[in-house]
Amino acid sequence: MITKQREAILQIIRSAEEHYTADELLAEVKKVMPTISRATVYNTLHYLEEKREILRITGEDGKDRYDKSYVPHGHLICRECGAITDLNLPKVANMIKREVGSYDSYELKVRYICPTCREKSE
Amino acid sequence: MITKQREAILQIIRSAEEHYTADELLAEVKKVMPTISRATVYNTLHYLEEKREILRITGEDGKDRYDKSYVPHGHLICRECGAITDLNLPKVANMIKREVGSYDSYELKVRYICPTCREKSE
DNA sequence: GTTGGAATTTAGATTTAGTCTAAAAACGAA
DNA sequence: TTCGTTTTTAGACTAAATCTAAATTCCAAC
Repeated sequence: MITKQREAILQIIRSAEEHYTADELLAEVKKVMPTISRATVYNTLHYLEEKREILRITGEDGKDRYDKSYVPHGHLICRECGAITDLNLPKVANMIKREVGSYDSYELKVRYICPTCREKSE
Repeated sequence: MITKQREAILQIIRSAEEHYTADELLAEVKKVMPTISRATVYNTLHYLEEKREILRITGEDGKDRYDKSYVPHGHLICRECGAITDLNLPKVANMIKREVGSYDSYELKVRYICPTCREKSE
């Protein structure tokens, strides 16, 4: 069921460039809808994940983050500054399918040093 | 520094087929060393991870699990029971290298339903 | 538009994986 | 043996996520 709470949360995720945590989302949506509850945010995130509207990324730091696109894709994470950028390796999906059969989604995180930080250290 | 607590924990991880959580490791090591503290287990896991003796896998269910091998490889994670099994896709390393250049390590997690849980739901 | 049952939201309590603390113990070099 | 460093221990603490139960919203049938 589409409620205005769910709509507001999805809208924020869709229009964000960052990968928000549940807490950050709560803060964002409260700007528009001050009485919204933490439970509603979590409930909505589970609902949207179930509907394959968004993608959950289990964080290194214990906090989950959410991605506007359900389509699984990789993430490059800079070990120096922590910046996250998308990484598309379309063949990975086929490789997994061939090996495993059916699956829900995958998550690929690559730890590296981003170009900016690499320059700095030279 | 090698202490008997650290030795015992590493030994359990090395000889295990499963991917233990910190709590499971605590229970295991207590069989041999009943007074060992939870803090020592966590302290040791961080120490061993830092030394690249073991690999931490950030779990879908909020619990981290630990792998006897630090060499990056994929993991199949059951979204039902949280069980983790290894998944080797040797080409992934080359694909990342071709796309990104040099990198530190990667983590590939595939969310699915394991055969055991699939049977149960039928 | 009113009614009634189902789904959703809310505020706050609860759970729990993991961290922190401070005192005690173990270690190792001199 | 002594002294300083590292590690261990028990238990308190933190915080992300979940649970609860009452209030609200929604919508279809009348």
